[in-house]
Amino acid sequence: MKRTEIASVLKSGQVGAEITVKGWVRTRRGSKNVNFIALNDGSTIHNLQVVAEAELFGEDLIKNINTGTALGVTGTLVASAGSGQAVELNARTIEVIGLADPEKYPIQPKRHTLEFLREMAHLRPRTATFSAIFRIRHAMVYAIHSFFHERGFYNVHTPIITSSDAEGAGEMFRVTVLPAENAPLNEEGKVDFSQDFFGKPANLTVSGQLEGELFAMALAKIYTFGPTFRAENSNTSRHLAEFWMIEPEVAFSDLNDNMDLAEDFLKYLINYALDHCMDDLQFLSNRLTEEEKNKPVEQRSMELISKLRFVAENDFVRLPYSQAIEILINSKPNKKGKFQYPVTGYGTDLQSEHERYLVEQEFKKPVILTNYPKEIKAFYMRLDDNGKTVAAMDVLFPQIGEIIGGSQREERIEVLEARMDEMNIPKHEMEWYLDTRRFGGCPHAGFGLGFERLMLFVTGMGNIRDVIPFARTPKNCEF
RNA sequence: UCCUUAGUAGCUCAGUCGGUUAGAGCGGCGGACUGUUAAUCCGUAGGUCGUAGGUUCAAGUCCUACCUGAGGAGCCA
Repeated sequence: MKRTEIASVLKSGQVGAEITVKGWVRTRRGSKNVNFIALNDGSTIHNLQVVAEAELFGEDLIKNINTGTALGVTGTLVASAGSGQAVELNARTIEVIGLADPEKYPIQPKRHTLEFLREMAHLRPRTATFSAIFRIRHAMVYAIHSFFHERGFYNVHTPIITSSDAEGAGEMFRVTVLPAENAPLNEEGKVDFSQDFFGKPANLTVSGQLEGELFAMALAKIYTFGPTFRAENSNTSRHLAEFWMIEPEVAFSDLNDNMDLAEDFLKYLINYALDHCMDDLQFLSNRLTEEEKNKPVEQRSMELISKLRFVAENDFVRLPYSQAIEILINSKPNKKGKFQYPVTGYGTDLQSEHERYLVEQEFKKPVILTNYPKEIKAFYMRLDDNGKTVAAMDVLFPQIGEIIGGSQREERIEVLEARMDEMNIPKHEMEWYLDTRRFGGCPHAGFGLGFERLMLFVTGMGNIRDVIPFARTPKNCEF
């Protein structure tokens, strides 16, 4: 008989129907006469309770049904005789499809720490928490493409291997076929990359933005969504060496349009999760509440679903850097010397503690900081008329910090070249980029959204390593 | 990379001031139980105390280095 997914059994299963389900055992309990098996097939967070009367099944079969076992069950769907579930499956035949030795299978029907499960990244999707996270992850991927498609954007696959080392977005991973030992040397005694695969040094991309801009100058509205690699030695709960980034780029668009797009985008994604992932969100919310039960009330975070609704329903604060500095200078923690890095005046680079103060204390909602001093931002950001600031924007979220970084781009070639000279960006390697300004250049803007940071926010998880299937971080490249 | 902190049974942890044979709960295994919800009850096995040195009559406990995890910082998405 064809397998019915548990999600559809629980949603629209007819009592009295004969069905077959296949899935993995979460727990089994029982007495001499009857066994109860919680079966999950990944289609939903919820399990289907299978009832196995002892007289129908031999002890040898029952003994093989342990946590983790893959099982096929055929039987009759009935109204549950116990409380806790509306329906259950009265088993007529049970097929053990794959054994899971209970002495060796590491996932137990009890709470495990996230750190332990992280070491078991190959098995952790079988837990309720991680299956919920990865169902939501899928929904978010789908929603991202929907959002842009509905608005007439085109998806562009920008290259993963690049030879451009001028992007300045971080340390890069070198891509080479040269031997690690005794690599060929040139006359200067340095590695001779002319003998390498591409005839010059190549790296994994740290951003698709520059290539994205090229396509925005033709298709007008584009977005990239691809893997991104940074070889920074970052050991934090919000950094990965390999992560996924969404980078829209829009022609004939300025900083305000860019902020509107970013805000609409984030709210669309959050609403999509609320509309399509409620069961999983509810589970994660309960889990979080349970986990924070022992914390003092004032340290607990806002309930997950309320938090998502709150962000989706309220306007983000838009604040120029100069005004942020004013607020911070006059803030209580600054006056009382509570900041580790006191805010003294214009030009100070904002530290995490300052961003968190603005988002979590002052405004208590997402904040878009704009118009930073040019000294602390990238060369391609458009210089404001004051000559001091650039048309940059950072979207800051509670707990996560920077979730989006973007800007209106410098379209005036003289200004752009002057900025590149100031910042020692080698122009001769960037002629293709400068061509966009030479031929039919126009005002344009875009941003980068860290996909896993979005996932942190939507799922309420605290560590970015738990919202990507297999995390790559310094000293960790398992699986 | 820096600061803080942790590493004891499969998992989560306790282990006092350095002192005899290393402790619990959960999980596993054996048994009991007329429908359970992380079932319950009885019994039982399970340990290179992160690694390497050092101090000491004696080290899970003190010291040093290293490894790994976590929290924070920097870098950023």
